[in-house]
Amino acid sequence: MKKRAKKNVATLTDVAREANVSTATVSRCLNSPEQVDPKTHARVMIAVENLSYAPNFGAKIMAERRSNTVGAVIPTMENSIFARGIQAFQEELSLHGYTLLVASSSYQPDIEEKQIRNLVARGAEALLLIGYQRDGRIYQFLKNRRLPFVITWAFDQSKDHLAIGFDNQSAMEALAEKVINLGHKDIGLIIADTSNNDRSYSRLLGIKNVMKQYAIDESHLAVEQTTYAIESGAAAFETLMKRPVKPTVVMCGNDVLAVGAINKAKNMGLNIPEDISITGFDDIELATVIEPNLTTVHVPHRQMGRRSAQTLINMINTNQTISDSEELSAYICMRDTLGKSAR
Amino acid sequence: MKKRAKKNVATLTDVAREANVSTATVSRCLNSPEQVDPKTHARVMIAVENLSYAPNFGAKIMAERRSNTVGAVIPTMENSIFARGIQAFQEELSLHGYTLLVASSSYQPDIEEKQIRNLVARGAEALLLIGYQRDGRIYQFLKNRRLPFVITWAFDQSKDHLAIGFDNQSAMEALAEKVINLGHKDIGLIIADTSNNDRSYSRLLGIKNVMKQYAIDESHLAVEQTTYAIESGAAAFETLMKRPVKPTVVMCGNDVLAVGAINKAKNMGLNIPEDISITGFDDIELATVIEPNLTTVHVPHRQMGRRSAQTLINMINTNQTISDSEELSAYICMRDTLGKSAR
DNA sequence: AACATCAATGTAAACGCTTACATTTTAAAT
DNA sequence: ATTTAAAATGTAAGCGTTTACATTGATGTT
Repeated sequence: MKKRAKKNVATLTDVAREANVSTATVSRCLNSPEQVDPKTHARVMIAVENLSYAPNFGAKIMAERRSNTVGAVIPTMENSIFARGIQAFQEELSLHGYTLLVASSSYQPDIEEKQIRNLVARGAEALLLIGYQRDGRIYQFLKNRRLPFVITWAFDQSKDHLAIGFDNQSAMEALAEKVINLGHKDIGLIIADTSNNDRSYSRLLGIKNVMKQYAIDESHLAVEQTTYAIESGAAAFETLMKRPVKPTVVMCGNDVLAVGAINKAKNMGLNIPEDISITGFDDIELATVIEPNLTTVHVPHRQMGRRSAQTLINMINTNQTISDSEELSAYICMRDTLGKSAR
Repeated sequence: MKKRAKKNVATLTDVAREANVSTATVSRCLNSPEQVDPKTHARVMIAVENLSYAPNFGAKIMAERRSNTVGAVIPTMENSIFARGIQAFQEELSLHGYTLLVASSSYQPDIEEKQIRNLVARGAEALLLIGYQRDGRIYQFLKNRRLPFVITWAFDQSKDHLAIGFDNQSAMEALAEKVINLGHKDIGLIIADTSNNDRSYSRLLGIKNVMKQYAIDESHLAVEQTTYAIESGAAAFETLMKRPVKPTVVMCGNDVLAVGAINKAKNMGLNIPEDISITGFDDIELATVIEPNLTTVHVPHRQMGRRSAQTLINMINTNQTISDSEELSAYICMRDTLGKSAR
């Protein structure tokens, strides 16, 4: 099976022979047609068509020393959390002649590392990454290769990597403040594992911070860590409601979890927000489909995607590996799932 | 800018020099470590680490004459219609050591063609495509290159391309029959442009077919063609309800459109399904999030993905370009949006 | 008619890897 | 100590492009 199989696929050389020109001419026909005589061009294109020729990207990248490709590693493609942002990212890229290669890490650091290396190996000239948290080895790797990259979906003054995103902590603080001002003291929180997800961690921190500020003891915060799926949100909600002191509000680390929580709440016969308030984070499509409409934090999806693309392209063109970070703003979407505390 | 920039990135040769071995040995360390002395291996790996070396995939693919890569072109990544299927596809692929490259066509035939050629150029050894409908030129191209591919999300006995999917027409027929048996005669249909989307077209055909069977004149069917977005569904629903003879049921070409229709219906103060019935297609996450839960056609997402992957891998291994098609079954999910005709 | 200019094309090296084949080193058997 | 087999490593060709540079041929200028 592994012997040199001599795949019978047409190469540039075959096309050249068929059209009776040199490989250089064929290459020019494909890449800079204005340099070649229209008659020759026509002849070559016919040969291309006849032989079902398709250029070999590997060879092309190697010869050109550039791939016009940018990579992105996102935690998941299953739900639409990152969909809009990535969409914007890729629209902006293709506006500038770049192709996007997307890979997903399933929220696992080791897979993320593998995917990053994979994209680099495939010739990505720049990278879009989600959040700050990853092994120093990876940053070192990127730095050594002088590979431009931007971190998004997060923004932290104190970190010194280039980031174009929003401050998860202060966004969550704003929401928590609103929550507490509505009289809530016993807060449930459903959130992703905070140990290898800095966005989650920051959001958790935001809540704790505001509670301290308002002198509410940490014991009033009940945290459920779980995976990002509707059913997980539902299960976690149920667990929270079994506590001796039931929370009057359940804040969720993202909208997917919140939808699960809402489903379960309705299922349990609870009225939202009269009996229990629920909040989300991200403001994805689901937020306005679920009934009642989810109060959540709107995140600048498209803007992050667009600005990241522009910045990366600029870095590629100027052969720079640094650029200015940008803080974009998230804001609260008051809808129908957050109300006064029932107690 | 375009001159030979001499990117200062470490190559195999650099690693070889640093570790004081030949390039062949380095290559073996990376690809078949069991062939090399552990001490040498260790030394080489240190050099790799020190130089932040990453193999150049282009060169690798070219030298190996294979990429271990499979491609997929799907109409959209924005909503989650294809997410679960692709997820399953990629899980199965990576189980066998293959990497998935995904591209999206935005439902545009010319972009799809470009993406197909792009994936082939990038070394895809096989392709997953959605639906039958595409220019004969593309099929010819794939055939000439002896490139294994499978069509999914559709299944049509009469077509002779390898397909692993379900029969859109008969699935819709089953649903239409149910609808008509509930007394509905005036049917509204919101569906994607049927001119370059054979799944839509088949679904439309299914409805027409059943109507004929039940001797309901075509004039009782009001069709709105639109794009796949929640808001489009809402707008189309509104248009349908402005007709002189209002439909008693609005069938939708997919769940996304149905969600839009439901939103608008509620918005107009209509009760579902008492005042108006609504149906979807696909059974994606949204279907059970929306209130009331959407009656829809369940499509074998994961199964299509998994079986397609297995089949393609088998074709690659046996160097075949043909294989047996497989019809998987779709079934109706009766939930809460379909009821008796109001008239 | 001779020459300069320019457009069109060709020649061949380089890109970074894998691997068939050749060579050297090591270990085992006598 | 010698021979033999096996393991480890090295050498170099080849994968399919692009492009600097060289060549050719046409056109215009004197």
